[in-house]
Amino acid sequence: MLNKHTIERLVVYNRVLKDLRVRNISQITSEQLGERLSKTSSQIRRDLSEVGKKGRPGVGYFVEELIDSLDEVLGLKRKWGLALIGAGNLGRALFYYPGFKKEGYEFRAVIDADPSKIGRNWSGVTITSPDTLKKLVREKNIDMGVIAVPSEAASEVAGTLVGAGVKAVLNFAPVPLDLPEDVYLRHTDLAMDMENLSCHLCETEKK
Amino acid sequence: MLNKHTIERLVVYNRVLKDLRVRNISQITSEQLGERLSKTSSQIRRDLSEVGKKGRPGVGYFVEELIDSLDEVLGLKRKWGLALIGAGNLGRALFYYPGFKKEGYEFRAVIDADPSKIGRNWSGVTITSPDTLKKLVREKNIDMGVIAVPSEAASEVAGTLVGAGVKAVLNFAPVPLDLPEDVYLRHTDLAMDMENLSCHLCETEKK
DNA sequence: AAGCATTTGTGAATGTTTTCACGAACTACA
DNA sequence: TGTAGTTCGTGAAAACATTCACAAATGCTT
Ligand SMILES: NC(=O)c1ccc[n+]([C@@H]2O[C@H](COP(=O)([O-])OP(=O)(O)OC[C@H]3O[C@@H](n4cnc5c(N)ncnc54)[C@H](O)[C@@H]3O)[C@@H](O)[C@H]2O)c1
Ligand SMILES: NC(=O)c1ccc[n+]([C@@H]2O[C@H](COP(=O)([O-])OP(=O)(O)OC[C@H]3O[C@@H](n4cnc5c(N)ncnc54)[C@H](O)[C@@H]3O)[C@@H](O)[C@H]2O)c1
Repeated sequence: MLNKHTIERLVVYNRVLKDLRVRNISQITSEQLGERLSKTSSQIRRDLSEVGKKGRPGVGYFVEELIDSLDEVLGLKRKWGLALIGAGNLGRALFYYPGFKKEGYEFRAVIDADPSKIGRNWSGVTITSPDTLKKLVREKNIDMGVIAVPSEAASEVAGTLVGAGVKAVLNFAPVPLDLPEDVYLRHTDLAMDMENLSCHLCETEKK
Repeated sequence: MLNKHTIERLVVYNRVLKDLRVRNISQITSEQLGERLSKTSSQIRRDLSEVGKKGRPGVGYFVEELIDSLDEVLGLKRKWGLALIGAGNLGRALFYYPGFKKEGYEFRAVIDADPSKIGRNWSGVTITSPDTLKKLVREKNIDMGVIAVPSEAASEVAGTLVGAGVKAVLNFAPVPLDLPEDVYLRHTDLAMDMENLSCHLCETEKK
């Protein structure tokens, strides 16, 4: 069972490997990969030992094989249906980001409470009201919910998603959500990243 | 010296405390705070013991005092100058997000390479070309750089920021950056969050 | 003022993640 | 085939993070 930190590193390894593939490099050692990512080679070997594919002693890992295993483990071999809740600035950026579609993530529903937004069309997807969510989750095979509404609305929206049977939620609202434990929740808090930076700047200034 | 995990939790405690303040609740125990955030009370006590302010045995912590210490530690007592590099979809969402300004983060420069964007005005800030960055960093007192350009351009842009003397960088491009170690770098990778979700869904499906 | 009920702050214990270090597996070449 | 040179996979050690558990501090009641 992969833990959060391992998964995060695997995602990065996968990106680097895909870059190597484009450049026609077909093998790489843990040492070289570590060099490129400022990580120890043993960290990389241990992480990779958790995904199926094995490296070859004396040679390293085969780029193509490893990408294949990583795509499998990370769930990039199939398509996922996403519902976006909140068609605001952030929601629009997420929706129109081509990288998601490329990796198999499809926004199949866009929900907003603002009557002036309902009915608009975003590249073929019509924005609908929150009370259509439950039906859409069933009809459009929604696997994940992406919450991009203001904090005040986040809990309610999360509840609706869970009620509709969604088992994975990505939350951008800066408020902690309390969901049943069989729902996998990620919280991406952009303001937290800012505060992390300013906290460090403060600390280094003091010295 | 605060570590990354502690800082992330402090940010969340601070949010909850600010919510309590609005609701006129003036004290809270570690137990109650833990309850609300699904954390152990000892975790909270240990985290808070690292910021100056002390709690009072038998009573708990005073909301106002604690917010004050946390704002201090997290760098929310002063203003920070930000440069946004990349005025695309994500850049616009970040720029217009009122939460940042409220916490003291001011976008004072917006840079884009696209000639059709240069010269446009975003609430008083004129979008300028990359070669103005160095000058702007000096003139506008830029403390942090926010990278929201495509992956291909990210390394170069990061180099320019560092060259201009910026000591903190928030990177949204899905590519690892290799910066000098006195520059504090955070990498926010939205696709990584997606992959984390799909990875978990895959795993639970298998069982 | 004494006793009881809370709750903190923190050493010590426990749990988790990363790094070390080395035997085994593989390649290359004579 | 044998020997030298890589690099992997993984137990064991070290580093790091969380939780436990309890003495000490404080408030409240009588
Ligand atoms: N934009 C950023 O850079 C940024 C940064 C940090 C955090 N966030 C967080 O992300 C979330 C979205 O940010 P944004 O900038 O897109 O905000 P926004 O105001 O541009 O968009 C929010 C959208 O949600 C809709 N909405 C409100 N209540 C709703 C409900 N109950 N159901 C469905 N839709 C509803 C609104 O009509 C609006 O379209 C917020 O919680 C914000 O705090 C955003
Ligand atoms: N939008 C999302 O939801 C999302 C999700 C995950 C990752 N990202 C990443 O965030 C970054 C920005 O995404 P976006 O959706 O805003 O892309 P975008 O294409 O909308 O915007 C990118 C902007 O950067 C500008 N640019 C290009 N090269 C530049 C340079 N050298 N200097 C200055 N500006 C330059 C472009 O002109 C454009 O305006 C990308 O790296 C993307 O991979 C975005």
